Amino acid sequence: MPRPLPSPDRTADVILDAAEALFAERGFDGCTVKQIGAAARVNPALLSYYFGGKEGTYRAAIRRRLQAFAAEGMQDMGDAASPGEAIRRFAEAYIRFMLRHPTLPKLLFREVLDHDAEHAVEEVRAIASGPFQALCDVVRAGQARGEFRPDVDPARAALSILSPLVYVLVARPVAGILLTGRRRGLTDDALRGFAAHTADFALAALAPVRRPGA
Amino acid sequence: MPRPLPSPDRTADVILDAAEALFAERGFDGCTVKQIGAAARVNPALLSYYFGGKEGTYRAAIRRRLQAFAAEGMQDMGDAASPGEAIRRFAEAYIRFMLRHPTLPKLLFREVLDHDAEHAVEEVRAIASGPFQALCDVVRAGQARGEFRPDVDPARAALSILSPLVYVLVARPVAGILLTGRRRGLTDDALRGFAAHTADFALAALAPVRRPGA
DNA sequence: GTCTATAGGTGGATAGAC
DNA sequence: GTCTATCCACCTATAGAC
Repeated sequence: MPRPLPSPDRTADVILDAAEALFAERGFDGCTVKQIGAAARVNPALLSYYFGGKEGTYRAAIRRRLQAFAAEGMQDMGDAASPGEAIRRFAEAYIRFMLRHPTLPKLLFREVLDHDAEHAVEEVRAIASGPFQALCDVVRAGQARGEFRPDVDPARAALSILSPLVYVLVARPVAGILLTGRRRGLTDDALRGFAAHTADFALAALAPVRRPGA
Repeated sequence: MPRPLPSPDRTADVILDAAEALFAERGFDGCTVKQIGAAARVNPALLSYYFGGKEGTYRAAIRRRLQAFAAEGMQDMGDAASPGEAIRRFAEAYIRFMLRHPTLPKLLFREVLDHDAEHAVEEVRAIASGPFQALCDVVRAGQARGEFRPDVDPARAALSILSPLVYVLVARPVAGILLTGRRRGLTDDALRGFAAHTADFALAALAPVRRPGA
């Protein structure tokens, strides 16, 4: 009987789990080490022991999750038959990953709002030069192949794909009101549906202008 | 010589100006009444006197700005010759208003993140049923006229137009990195340029599919 | 590694003088 | 209307027992 406890039996991980959830939901200044300790069912003093304090815990939490994203996040985007297919897969994979790591969107967005992402500049750069760059390259490839119209800046196009996805994840309740008129938040399925729409919308926008005779 | 002081000589307004800026930049929990008082060059105790406390000041600040948006925000969108033209004007007018009221994007977005917009439900509803609804109607009108493809949900299309604009305003430094690769934030002109792209992108996406023979 | 106790500081609000 | 002084609650971090 080696391990009586469930999967994350390491105290540090339990703390990070609780911290991540609270930081994402209330922000760094909006929650206290006591609340984090209580949520983790752990003595609040352990935040100092393991991470050197509240801010160290924050950094550790955000880095852990962002590294997971950089590592496994967008890997199933690679083997697409066409640029169009790759864009569809990107939107799908992005939403899928965020639904599996539901704290990340708010956690990351708050970091951008509160500190211009200074606590995680490396990781944000890794994302910018990783998945986002990959998306730009997909657009460029489509343009080179003649499948996408050439007069659209690839970075702008990529941001036109990414930003709606970020918006619905981060402002989920408001997006729900805007999309459905109802007060209920968006279901996971509605989110996936919107991701599919976003890909379709972008592909239609990128479709080459067909001349009558061509 | 009735008034030696500049335009907003009323103390309450001066307080709201400072509060708005600080709440937008650091969030409700990220700044103190003392900081607000110092920024307004006013005694911090006056926040309680005028607004009943920190939270009352917050509500007053957010309401004041949102009402300005509801009132004057999108008024120059009305007289457009075509739905396409109306969409272009919407994107332009939205960015123009936000550049004139630079605290509003972050202020509003933080309210959504922190409290699901519960402190300003009425105002958010007013925006949802005002400018956003107007944008949906424009898409619908274009579809009725046969100028836009009919198989796109108007609300989704509207959100595909609105969310990139929100994103670049709220995450300006990161959007700058993604769009230019450089560390500098986006200039106002770059912001307006992206708004034009957003309108173009949406219009291309909404263009009816041309059949060879039609 | 985990706990208790506490130090040291700062938060928002208010009573009461002016 | 504005200011000073102050109260109390609560926060983070740490010293030291276990």
